[in-house]
Amino acid sequence: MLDLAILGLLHESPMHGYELRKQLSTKLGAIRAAISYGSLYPTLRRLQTAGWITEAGETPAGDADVPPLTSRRGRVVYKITAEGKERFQDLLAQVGPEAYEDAAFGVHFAFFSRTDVDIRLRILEGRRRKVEERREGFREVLARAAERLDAYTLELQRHGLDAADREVRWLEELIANERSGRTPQPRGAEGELRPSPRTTDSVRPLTARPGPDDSA
Amino acid sequence: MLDLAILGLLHESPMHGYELRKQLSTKLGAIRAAISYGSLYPTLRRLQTAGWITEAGETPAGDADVPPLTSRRGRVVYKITAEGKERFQDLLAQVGPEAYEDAAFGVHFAFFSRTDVDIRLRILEGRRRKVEERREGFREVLARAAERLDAYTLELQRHGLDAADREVRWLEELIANERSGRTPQPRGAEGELRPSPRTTDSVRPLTARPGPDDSA
DNA sequence: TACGCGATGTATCGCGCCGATACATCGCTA
DNA sequence: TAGCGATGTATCGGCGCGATACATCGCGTA
Repeated sequence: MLDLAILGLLHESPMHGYELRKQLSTKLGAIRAAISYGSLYPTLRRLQTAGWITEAGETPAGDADVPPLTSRRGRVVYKITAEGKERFQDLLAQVGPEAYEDAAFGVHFAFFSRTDVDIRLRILEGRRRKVEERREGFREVLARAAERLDAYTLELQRHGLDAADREVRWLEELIANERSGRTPQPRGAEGELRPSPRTTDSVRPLTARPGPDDSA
Repeated sequence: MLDLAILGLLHESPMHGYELRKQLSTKLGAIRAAISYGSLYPTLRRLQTAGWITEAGETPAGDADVPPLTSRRGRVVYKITAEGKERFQDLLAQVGPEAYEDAAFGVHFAFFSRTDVDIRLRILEGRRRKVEERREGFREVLARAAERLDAYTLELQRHGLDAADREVRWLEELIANERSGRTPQPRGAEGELRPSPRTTDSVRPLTARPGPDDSA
């Protein structure tokens, strides 16, 4: 699950571990807490051993300046390989039941702009089904076993029911959007992204490069 | 974290592992998925070694509505000890930062009927603060970095913001209830679950959520 | 009668991931 | 010139999950 997230981020641009963690935190902040280094570094090593990523030397040969980060210290910059990109696409398209789990669903969702629309729909529908089941579970408990639970446990069930209900509605909205061919909030052009990595930069794809960055 | 949950359930009545898991699933269903046996049994052994629980021989206590599960097989019924009850109270009152985490907060909340009101307030407020920070994180990302994130990531942030916002309001309601003294009567360890006559039941315990039934 | 089958029930194994911890350097400011 | 917080890499112990393996019981049915 981290594999997918890391490959996805490195697919956008090479990065070192610390930066990876920060980006991961904001990108997946709605889904999971900040990823621990105790997970990150072993995972990076695993990905490297498998050949999905490689270490890229600091200060690349190109004109890539990396202005505010110049410190030729022991920073290890990782870079996705061709096999890594393949692996990423494989993982993206793997729609097993585990892709409907809270965390895994969020990771998949976060990379939806790189996913085909039919896969997106499959995942959204699977997730909806799962949350619906969850919701029915709460309904049943509240209807059937209410009198043998204390007030706080009941309140917890109510809150869970409410959250599940809202998520189902959210998912239904997203599904309807997908079916009608719209992406959630298309601010820019309606450019469709194909999973081919070659020509993506022409259509203002994902992280639009903001240029040399003004200060915060 | 499982320790607290298991001790809490065994505090209510002795149980064997399978039953424990089922009860845990409904009681904490809003918080975490069903607990795995790969966690449950080792934890039970650990609790037993520590002396918090003991094995009790299979003997139906004769409580009226125990479902027909009588099979004189190798079922191991666990029972909380006096030290276990102490330990349970200790864990309940331990309000560290980890008690504000999603899962841990839910477990604490699920046993609020056994917790003192000041502890309850401390936990609710700590949790609120944490979720507020989370919420502000989303706000900042949406305000500051919106243009460099793709539509799906943005949608994830919005959903997260919405969920956090709702939870904050939920917590505020709960806190207000606690402060006004409208706390539900904690029911005993076993047996009676009558609505206590002396508290103001007319207001419906926590967040008044009128169900399909009438009010008595 | 025998068969299968799903629910009940206990238990282990590998491993992903977390939290704590330990270092080291950089840039700022008191 | 010393302290301090951010940046940065890395390991360790342990919790909890998912998969898996058994064994028994009740039940429908071939």
